[in-house]
Amino acid sequence: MPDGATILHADLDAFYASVEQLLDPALRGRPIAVGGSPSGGVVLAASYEAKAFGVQGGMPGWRAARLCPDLTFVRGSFARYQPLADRVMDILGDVTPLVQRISVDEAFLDVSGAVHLFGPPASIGALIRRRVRAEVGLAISVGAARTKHLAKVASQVAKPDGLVVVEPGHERAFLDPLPVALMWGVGPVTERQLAERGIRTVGDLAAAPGPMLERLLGRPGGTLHALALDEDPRRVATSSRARSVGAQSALGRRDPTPELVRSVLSHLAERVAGRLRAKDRAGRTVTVRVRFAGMRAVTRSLTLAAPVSSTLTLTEVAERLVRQALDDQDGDPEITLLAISVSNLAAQPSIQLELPLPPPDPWRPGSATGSARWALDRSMDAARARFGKDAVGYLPATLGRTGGVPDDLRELAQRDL
DNA sequence: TCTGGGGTCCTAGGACCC
DNA sequence: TCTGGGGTCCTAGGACCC
Repeated sequence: MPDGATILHADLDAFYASVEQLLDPALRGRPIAVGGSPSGGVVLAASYEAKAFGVQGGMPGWRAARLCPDLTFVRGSFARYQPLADRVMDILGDVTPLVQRISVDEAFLDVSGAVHLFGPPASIGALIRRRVRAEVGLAISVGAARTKHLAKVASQVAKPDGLVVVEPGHERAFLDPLPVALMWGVGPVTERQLAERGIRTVGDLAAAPGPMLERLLGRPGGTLHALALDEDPRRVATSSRARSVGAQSALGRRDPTPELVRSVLSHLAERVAGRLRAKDRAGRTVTVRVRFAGMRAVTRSLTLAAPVSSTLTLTEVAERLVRQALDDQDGDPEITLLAISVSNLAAQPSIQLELPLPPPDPWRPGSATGSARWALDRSMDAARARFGKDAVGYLPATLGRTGGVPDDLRELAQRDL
């Protein structure tokens, strides 16, 4: 364990909303929401002026509008976000190569090797904040502590636009009064379960008996207890490879006709399989998710004998799983979302060995199989790379492109494979 | 008038193997 | 004829994070 507060967590404040205010001065100082509208959709990010009214990311637009009548809804300039965030990460990289980016707008740094160059962690945090403000124009909050968990909590406490250093020896005084919900891994459900047992602060959690927490929450309870006791062994590590790749599409309320299901799944499969092929990867387990009106959702999955990265094969497997999920329902419920995810990932050999599906197998007459599909996918990938994403596509996928979320936004949330 | 899209990890039961 | 114990994989569901 490092002996100084040499783990930093740097987190851009209300990132999407701050970028909009940076790009359009008329929005500065005003409550704004990126995404959503007073009639529907969800708010992706809220400015601090909007947060003061209780508006939060993930909230339905109509609720946000009710909480804050003066709220301005702006369409996101999604293509601008990634490059700006990348410039911030470059600034972090100037301090140390030990940067672990955990999302588009936040990262951990291990600065133990940088203190002799830049001074103590507090000075490094101040330097980062100054440079990001001057060179990118955005506010970034920084927490510094001996562990990752504490550094992350400190950056949340520092917001907005602040710096909090938890000096070694002062951890308990810092942690004990904080609400448990500030801890990494405590969401609404866990918060409620803990509250029912009178556990409201991190200090309460640290004082609680470990075995009771494990009975209540399983192994995560043990982990949580350790974090409350400030035992966090995790190191700053440059990011690992993705374990799954997926795509989803919200549909409104729709009747799940075979045509609709086929067309949406083609679109999703093309995105997922295309990303896999672009990285020479493939996966054996295909999982679909179907959400019904009322937010109830089911998943169905199948592990194949060989990994897939072919759009057509993925579409067919997904279609069969969705059919199965729909057949398991009573009546004919409307669906509101379809999703495909591929896991059990492996490197894809240069020649794809794709085994036929287990029976019963709905191969349609004349459909290409195995290496023919592989060649078809590769040539379509090449055409898209040259002429644009919509240049070519499988018929149902091209027909199925009805509005939806901009690709720029999808890419923001993606992990590198 | 229920609410996006991308992920991670954990649990529990059953199948199967040694 | 019934019986031990451990390990791995698969499937479905759920909590959580940004």
